[in-house]
Amino acid sequence: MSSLSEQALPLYQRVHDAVMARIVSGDLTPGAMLPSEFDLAAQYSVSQGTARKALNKLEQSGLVERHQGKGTFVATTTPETSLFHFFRLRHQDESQAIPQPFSETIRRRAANAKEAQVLGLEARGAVFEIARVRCIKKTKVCYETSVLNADLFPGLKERSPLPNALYPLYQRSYGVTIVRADEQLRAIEATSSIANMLAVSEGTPVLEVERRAFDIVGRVVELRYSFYLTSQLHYSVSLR
Amino acid sequence: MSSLSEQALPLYQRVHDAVMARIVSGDLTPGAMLPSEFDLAAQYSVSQGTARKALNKLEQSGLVERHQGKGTFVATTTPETSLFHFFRLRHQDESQAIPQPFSETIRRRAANAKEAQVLGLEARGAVFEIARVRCIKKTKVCYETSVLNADLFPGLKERSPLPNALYPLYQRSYGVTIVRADEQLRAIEATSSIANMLAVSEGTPVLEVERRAFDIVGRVVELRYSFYLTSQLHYSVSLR
DNA sequence: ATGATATATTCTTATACAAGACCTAAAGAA
DNA sequence: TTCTTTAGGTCTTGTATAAGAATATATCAT
Repeated sequence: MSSLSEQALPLYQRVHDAVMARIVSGDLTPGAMLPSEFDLAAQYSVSQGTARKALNKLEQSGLVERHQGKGTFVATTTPETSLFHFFRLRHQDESQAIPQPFSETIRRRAANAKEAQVLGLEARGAVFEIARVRCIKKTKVCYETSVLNADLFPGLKERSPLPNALYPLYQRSYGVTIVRADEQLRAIEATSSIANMLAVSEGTPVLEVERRAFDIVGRVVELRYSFYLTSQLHYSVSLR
Repeated sequence: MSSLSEQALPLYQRVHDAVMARIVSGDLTPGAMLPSEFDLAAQYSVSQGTARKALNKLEQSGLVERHQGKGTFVATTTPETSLFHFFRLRHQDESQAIPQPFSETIRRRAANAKEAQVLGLEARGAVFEIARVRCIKKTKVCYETSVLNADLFPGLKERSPLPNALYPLYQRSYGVTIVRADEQLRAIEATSSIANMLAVSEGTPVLEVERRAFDIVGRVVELRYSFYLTSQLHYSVSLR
C-alpha cells in the first residue's frame, strides 16, 4: 500500500518514517491508536517483526506509547510524560513549584534580528510576544517573555488569558509538539525593568534562562527569556 | 554456562543483567571487547538473536558501543561520548569553555550530616573534599568543592594535582562510572568567602550549582557545589 | 454480578541471510 | 628481493521473517 519509496533505507526505517510522517502531519493525533503490528505489516508489505521494529524506534524517541495487549498510541504529552517536564522550578524539597498567573500581555510585532535568525524568519517577520509575571504565595518569582512565529499560531492573541503551561496549548490548539529545549543559564543583576516587574531592588541576583524550544522536526518554535528569583526556589535539571 | 538464575525474567533480560554485572564488577573494563553475539549465546545457552537483544539494550543505556563488523565494546566514556558531558560551561558562541587549574586543596575529614545522608554514609563517616578554583584567560570564573566517600577513592589525596576533568579519573583509577547528575541551580549573592576565592566584590551575582552525581548502580558518589561567574560565560543544558 | 471464553494486541525467542571490517596469502610490479 | 595490490575467507553486527507466549479487553452464558 502506502508509498515507501526511498530505496536503500532498511525496511523498518521506511515504515518508521512513514508512520512518523502521519503523526507530524496531524493525520494521527495525540492519543490516537496506531494500526497494530500486523495491520501495519500488511499495509507496507513487510513482516510483523519489521513493523514492530519501526514502532519500537518510535517509542524510543518518545513519539508513541506501547502497552502489551492494548496497542500503540500517539503520545499525548511530550517525552517524559510530565506536563511540567519543561518547567524546572522546584521548591527546596524538590516538589514541583506551580506559580500562579499575575499579569500577562500579548503583542504582535516585527521580529528583531536575533529573533528572526533563531526562529528562521525573514527579517522583521511577524511574531507574537507573550510577557508574563507569575507568583508563588503572593510573591512574584518569575518574569518571562516568549517569542513565537506568528504564522504558526494564528489567533493566539485572542486566547488571552493563556493557560499556565504553554506547551500543551501549542500541541492541542496548533499541533506543535515541543520535544526538546536548549537553555543557557546565567546569574545576572536585575536591571531596572526586571527589578520593577519582580518588585525587588535593582541589582538583586536573578537567574536568567534563555531557551530555544524545538518541535518534532527540529524547528526552533519559541525563543524564551525567563528571569527567576531563586532565594526560596531553585532550577532543577538532570544530566545523563 | 554462567549463572542466569532468577527465573521469571525474560532470557534476554537475564543475559543483559549478567553482562552488566560483569561490567560493574570491573571484570570487563572500559574499552574491552565483549564476547560476540554468538559466543554470548553459547555461554548462556540462548539464540544469537536473544544475545543480540541483550547487547542492544546495553547499548541503549550507553554502557557499550557496537560497530558492525568490529564488535561490541565497553563504553570508554560516560554516555554522550563527550569527556565534558557533565561540564556545561560554554562561551557565548556555545563552544566548550575549558578552564585552567588555579588552585587545588584536598582534605580528608568527617562528613557533616547532609553529606552523610546524601552519600549514604554513617554519621561522621570519612570523606574527601576537593576544593578548586579555575580560570579562563587569567580571570577566575569557577570555584567548586566536591565531596566523596573516602572508602571508594583510596589514596586520592596523593594524586594531587588532579586532572581537569574528575569523572574520567574516577572511572580509570577507581572503576566508578558517572552516568547521571541531578543539579539544583540558583542565582545568589557572593558570600565573603566566595567573593574572596573568585576575586570579586561581595554581593556579585553568582550561579550556584548543587550536584549529586550517580554511578551505574544508582549510588550517589559525589556531592558537589560549583560557583560560576557568568558575565562572559553561561551554563548550557538541554531538556528532552 | 460472575466466571469462562474468545479475540486482539504486544512481547519473546529463534533462524536465516546480508553487510561491514579485517586479516592473510597469492599475484604482480618495481 | 621488496613492496603493493587484490582476492578470498572469516569474524563481526545488521536486517528480515516466523511461530508461539503473555497480556488486556470484550463477549456471552450462567
